[in-house]
Amino acid sequence: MSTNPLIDIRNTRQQKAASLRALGLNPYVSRSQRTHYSKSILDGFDALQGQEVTVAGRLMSWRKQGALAFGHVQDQTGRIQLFLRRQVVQPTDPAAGRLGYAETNLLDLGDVVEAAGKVVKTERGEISVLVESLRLLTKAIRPLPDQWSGLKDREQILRKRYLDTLLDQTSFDRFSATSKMVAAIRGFLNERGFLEFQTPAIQPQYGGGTAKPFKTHVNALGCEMYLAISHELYLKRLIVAGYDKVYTIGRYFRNEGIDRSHHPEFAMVETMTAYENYDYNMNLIEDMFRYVAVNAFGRTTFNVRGHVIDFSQPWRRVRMSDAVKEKTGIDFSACHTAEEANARLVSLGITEAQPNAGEALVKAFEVKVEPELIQPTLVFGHPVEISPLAKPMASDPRFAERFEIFIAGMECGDNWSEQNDPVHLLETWRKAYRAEERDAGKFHTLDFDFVEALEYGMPPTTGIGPGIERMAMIFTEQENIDDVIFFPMMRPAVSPINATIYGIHEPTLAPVEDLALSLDDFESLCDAGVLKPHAQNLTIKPHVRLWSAPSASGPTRASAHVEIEGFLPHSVLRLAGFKISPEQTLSSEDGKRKVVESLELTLAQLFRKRFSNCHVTVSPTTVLGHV
RNA sequence: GGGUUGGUAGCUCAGUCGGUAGAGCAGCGGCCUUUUAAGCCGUUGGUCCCGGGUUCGAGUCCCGGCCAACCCA
Repeated sequence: MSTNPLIDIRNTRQQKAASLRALGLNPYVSRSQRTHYSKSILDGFDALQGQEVTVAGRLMSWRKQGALAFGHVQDQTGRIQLFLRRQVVQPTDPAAGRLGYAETNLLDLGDVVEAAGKVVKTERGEISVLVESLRLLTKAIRPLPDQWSGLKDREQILRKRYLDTLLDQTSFDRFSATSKMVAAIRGFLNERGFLEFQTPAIQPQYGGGTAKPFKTHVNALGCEMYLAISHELYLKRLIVAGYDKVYTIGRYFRNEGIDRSHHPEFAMVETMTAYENYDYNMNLIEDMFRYVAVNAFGRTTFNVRGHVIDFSQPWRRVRMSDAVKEKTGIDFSACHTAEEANARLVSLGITEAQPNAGEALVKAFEVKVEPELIQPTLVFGHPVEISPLAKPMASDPRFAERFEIFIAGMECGDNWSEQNDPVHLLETWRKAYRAEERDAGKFHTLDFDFVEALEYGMPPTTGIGPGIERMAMIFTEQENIDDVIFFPMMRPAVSPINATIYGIHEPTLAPVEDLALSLDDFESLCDAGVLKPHAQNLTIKPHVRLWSAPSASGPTRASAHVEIEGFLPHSVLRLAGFKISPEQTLSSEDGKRKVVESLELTLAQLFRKRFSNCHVTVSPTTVLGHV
C-alpha cells in the first residue's frame, strides 16, 4: 500500500521477476553467450550481413508495434538495434533460458538482455539484429533516469557516477580515456626499462612531503599509522636495494582542503632513477607527456582552460629567479638576507613577510609568475629552504637541483636530484622539525629508518612525480578534478526514500562524527566551557521508546533520548539517559501523552535556562512503539 | 574560510502577488507488422531537503540547520 512511485515501480519489477521464475526462467543468470560487440557489427556490417550473432547489454529503448518491436541494446562499445518479429522470435523455453515474444512485457528498460539472430538492415536503414533468441540476463528493479535528459543534478552525477556514465557517452569515454592514459604511462616507463613496485599506503611515518596526514590504527600491531602522503622514501629504499629504475603508481592521502584541483585522495606516478640527476628527468617528463598524448589520445594539442597546449614543441626551461626577474624586473638571486628580499616583495605589493630570502623568491614566483605559465614549462633552481630532500646546485648552493612542471597555470609535478648525504639530510630534518607542528603537516617527519638506509649508500638518484588526476584534467580537457575522479569523496548521505526501502532507521544514518553523551556528561562539559552551541537556533527532537513488559501484567517501561540540531557544526548531538519512572502510567494513551508533555516541558526549560541567548525550539516527540 | 546559487514525482523541469501542487519522460492499462524525442488513446503517482516563525492560509515570506555546486581566498 505504498503511495511512492519508486516503491511501486520496484514492486512491479520484482513481480515481473517472480513471473519469469514462474515460467522457469532465472532473472539473474550466470553468464552470456555474446559473440559480438555492437561496434564490431556496425563497423563490419558488409561481412556480417545475414550472419548469426549474439549481442548482450543493457536494454535502453523499447518500441512495440503490435507484432513488431524495436529496441536498443547498449554495451561497452555503443548501441545496436534489436528488431523483433513475432513469428521469428522463438517461444519461451526454460531449458534454453529463452523468452518468447508474448513474454517481452516482462522486460523493462535497464534490464540486461542477450539477443541472438541475423544481422540485417531495417527499411529505415538501421543495422540491426533480427532476434531469434532472446534471453534476460539481469533484471533491473530500479528505473534508470530519463535517458533524454540524463542526470543533471551535479550531486547525483557525483554520487551515482555509474548512472552518469551509463547515460552520458562523453562521461563514459572520459573515464576510459583516463584508464588508457595510465596504461600509456606504464607502457612508456616499462619500455624505458623501469620496474613497477608496490609501496605501502599505510606507513608508520608520513615522510617525503609536507601535508596533513590521515591517521589510522593498526589493531594487529597495536599502533597508530598514517595513510601515505608520499611514497618517495620507499622508492629510494628500492634504489639502495640495487634497482636502478623504479616507479610506483601510488595513492596519496592528504587531509586538507577540497577544491577544483585538489582531492584528499589522489594518485601519482612516481619514479626514481639511479646514476642520473634532474637533467635526465627534464627529458623524461617531457617525453612521457608527449608519449601519452600520442599513444593514448592520438594528438599533441589540447584545449585546457581556454588555452591550446601543444606537446609537440620542446618545453621551456627557466630558472625560478630568472622567471621572476623577467616578469617583475627584480633579481631575488642578488638578495642574501630576508630583510632585503622582503623589502622587494613589498615593492611587488606582497606585504606578507617571509622567513628567508629563498621563501621570498618562492612567494614572488607563486604570485607573479605561476598563474601565467600556460605552455608546458620546467621551472628549476628552487631555494634549498623549501627543498630539504634535494641536492644543492654545485654552482650556487642556495638553490637546489630541482624543477617543477607547470601546464596551463597548474603545477603538474615536482622533481629533483635526491639528497643522498645521510648526515646532511639528518641535519636539515632536525633543523626543520618541530614536534608540536608535526600533525599540522608543516614539516617532514624524522624517519630514522630511512636515514639508516641512506647510510649504506644510495647512488645519485633523481625522481619525478606527476599527478595522475592533473594529467587526466589536461588530456581530457577538464577544469574540475571531480570530473576525472570516478568516485569523488563526498559526505555520506542516505536519501529518505532509500531509508524507507531498506528499512534504515535513523540512528544508523548518523554521520560518524555525531556525538552521543549522557545528560550528566553533557552538563558537566557545558559547565567546564568545553561544549558550546554552534548555532543560535537549537532544535531539540525528543524520542521516547516504549519497552514491552516482561509479563502481561507488568508495567510498561520507557527510555528517552534527544537529538539536538545546531549544537555541533554539521552534525547532531545526541543525549541519552533521560529517566522516565515506571510509576508514570504508560499503558494508556492518556498516560503516554502526559509523559511526553512533561518531557518536552523539562527539555525546553533546561535548554532555555542554560543557553539563554539561543532560540530553543522543541519538536514534537517521536514515540517508538513496543519492541 | 568568504560570497553566490540551487534542493518540488524515479528522472528533467514549471509553479505569477502568499490562496485547491503541474508538465514531459519513465510506470500502469489498452491498441497497433518497419520504429528512431522512443507510435496512438487512457491513467496512477508528492515528506515541495529538514526544523521553527509570521499569517485565516506558506512550495512561495523570515530565521536556523543539512546537502551540493560554482566563484574567490
